[in-house]
Amino acid sequence: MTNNEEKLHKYVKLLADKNRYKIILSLAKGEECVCFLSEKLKIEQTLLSHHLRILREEKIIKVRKTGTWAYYSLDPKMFAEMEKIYKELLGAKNISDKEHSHNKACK
Amino acid sequence: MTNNEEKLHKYVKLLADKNRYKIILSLAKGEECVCFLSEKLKIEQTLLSHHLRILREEKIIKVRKTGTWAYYSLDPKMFAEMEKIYKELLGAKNISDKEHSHNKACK
DNA sequence: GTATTATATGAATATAGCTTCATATATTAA
DNA sequence: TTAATATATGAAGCTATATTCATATAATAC
Repeated sequence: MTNNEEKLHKYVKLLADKNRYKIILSLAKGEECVCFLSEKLKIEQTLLSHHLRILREEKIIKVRKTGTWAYYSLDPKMFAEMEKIYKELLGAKNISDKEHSHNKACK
Repeated sequence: MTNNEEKLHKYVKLLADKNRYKIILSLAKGEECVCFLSEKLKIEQTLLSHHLRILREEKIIKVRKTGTWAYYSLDPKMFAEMEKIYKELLGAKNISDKEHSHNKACK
């Protein structure tokens, strides 16, 4: 696998969890406070916190703190990278049109 | 979650497994025979077969059989769908530029 | 018919990682 | 200082699902 393929897979794995997927979808609409996210997505505070940490450590989201509140938002760098990588995977032109023959014998 | 969001998540979950991810990347280059895939990706036949079934049942790949051989390839319908859905998620314009205030009190 | 090869599948096992629980930290208010 | 609130985190438990094992099917060759 190429580096890009590995990176994309890292993102894919992060999004595979339903709660993290919902978190990302929600943050895609804008920055949100943890307590509000928890209420909106119906995810227990402690569980949400675990998932936010995972996403934060992978640099997919970032946090801004004021007082006891924490405001999370998507890290914009992520988009440039995903866009680039997405093209490598799906942008491969005419994938479905290729014709292939069985040119390697099995045994 | 919207229908599209649910569908995209289904794909994401399927790609989260490393072996399935490699299978898809490989088939993206063209149709391939099971025995060749198994050798190339270093996945045991029986395990590969399980994953191929999962992808097949989700209509992400399709199979063409001649004799005892089975040739798998990506199902072109998948692309139209993923492309459409991808735009819904990441195509949302200027996501990272939005500014949001903490307009809902926590308690 | 039997043997061989390619692939598929059900059931059992293993394991990654999600979730919960208990608790810690850190800020603000009184 | 103590109390209350928001968030974070380590460890234990649990669950989903990936993997393995044994076996089945189906086509071809002999």
